Amino acid sequence: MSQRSALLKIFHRLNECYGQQHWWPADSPFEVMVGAILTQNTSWNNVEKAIDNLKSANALNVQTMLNIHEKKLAKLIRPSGYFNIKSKRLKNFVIWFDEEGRFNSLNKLDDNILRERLLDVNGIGPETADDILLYAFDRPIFVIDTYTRRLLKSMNLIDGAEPYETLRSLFESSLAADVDLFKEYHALIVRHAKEKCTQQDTCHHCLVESPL
DNA sequence: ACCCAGGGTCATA
DNA sequence: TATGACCATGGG
Repeated sequence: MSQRSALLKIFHRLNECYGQQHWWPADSPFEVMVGAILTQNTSWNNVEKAIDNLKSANALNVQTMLNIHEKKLAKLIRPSGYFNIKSKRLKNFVIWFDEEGRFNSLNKLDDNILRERLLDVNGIGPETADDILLYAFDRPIFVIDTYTRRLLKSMNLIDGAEPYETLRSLFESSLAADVDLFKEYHALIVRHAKEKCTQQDTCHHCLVESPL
């Protein structure tokens, strides 16, 4: 079976099993961007606590995050772990975001240019950039995370050591450049990794480890 | 007491 | 380019 049809079948099975995922869990594009940085190598449960702290302090907006002291910001995001380095990364990002003219100006850039600009920000690597591109800027960029790599590996679709860009182009060349599809697919992969199918053995759809 | 979690940077060879 | 050290909390 071609990789293309395998990726399509995996999506349909996950979708039938779990349904719509309503991703990214956030109230605004800016919250998506902040969450994308905070969740680096960190469970979402901890990120939620940090975001709650930011909201309670009325700090989840560009202007406040520009003005707030790095030390104070670190204190607010403490539950998300790596709080000192993430405080710097948030500051780096927000300063860049503001200088570039925020959403309206950045949104005029082509997908690949915007991606390169994001990657130039210290603290933003490929996955964080792609989270932001897909879920905050609605660009058809596929997000690769450890769950995605693990899933493809478990189904023998990849060797496992492929570079990030190789896996991204695998998805992007196999699927239509559909933002909603990309959003849903990545969300389903995460859902599948974190939660066993509620339908247990009666569900044959989500058993993606079984032959396609 | 351990292990891991929706990564990324930097120093070193 | 490739590997290792480092960042740090909270839940299982």
